[in-house]
Amino acid sequence: MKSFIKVMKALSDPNRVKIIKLLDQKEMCVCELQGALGTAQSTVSKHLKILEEAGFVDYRKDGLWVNYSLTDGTSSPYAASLLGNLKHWLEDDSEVVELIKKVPYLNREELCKK
Amino acid sequence: MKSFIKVMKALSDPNRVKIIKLLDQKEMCVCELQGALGTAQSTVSKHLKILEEAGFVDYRKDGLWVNYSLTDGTSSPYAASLLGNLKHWLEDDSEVVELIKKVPYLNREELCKK
DNA sequence: ATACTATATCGATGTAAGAGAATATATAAG
DNA sequence: CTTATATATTCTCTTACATCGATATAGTAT
Repeated sequence: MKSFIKVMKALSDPNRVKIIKLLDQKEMCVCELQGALGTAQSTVSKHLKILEEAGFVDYRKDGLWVNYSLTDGTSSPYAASLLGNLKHWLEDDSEVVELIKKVPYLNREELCKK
Repeated sequence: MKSFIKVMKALSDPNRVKIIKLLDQKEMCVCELQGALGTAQSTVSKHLKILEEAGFVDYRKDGLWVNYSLTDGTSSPYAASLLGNLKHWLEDDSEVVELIKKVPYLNREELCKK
């Protein structure tokens, strides 16, 4: 029950759902996600941790960057099933559509320079 | 997005998940659910409202009683899909197993007499 | 009408969750 | 070793939520 609730809670926040929809496009680092969502860096980092612990995302370190991507589904069957659904769910959601439009213009080098 | 979040939030509470697993056994009134869960009546009532607004349950009035049951899936596609998953999800969860054992012994007339 | 009962709603309280700012950590480069 | 940068963690604040007790509502029966 606990792990199930963790998965559902992870999907109960719009920003986390958006992160999943973004990562469904391509793997991304924290500042790319930050740029797309327009929230504080610490906020993104915390959301990613919650998504990771629920089994939705994995990360791969590459120097200073940490690249996040969707899991293949081996960690949590609940998360895996929902990731499958999210491939088509919210496809026409206006917020999601606008967000995905931004993806091609996200420039890691530019975004990370503060 | 809003309706999706509402569905996920509805499933983010253990008592609400338990209510769904109970109603999957048979339709039940508020005091039967109260007896099974061991919480206050107002708590059950509020959970049921949240589940209803998310599209998981329907109710049917019968005199003083209000019988709640799972929806057929016409209200929310998200809820419908998750109800499908919940038919087998948590089947072996200890809390759920214990809860369902109680179902045959829930007596509406007895439970509602305060 | 009054009395009774099942459920819904309201009010208060404690706890959890999301946000940003500031700080800590880790890696890279000079 | 110092500096710079990407990310993680901590802190504080505010809002949202779960719970219970009390009250309100609706239907039944007398």
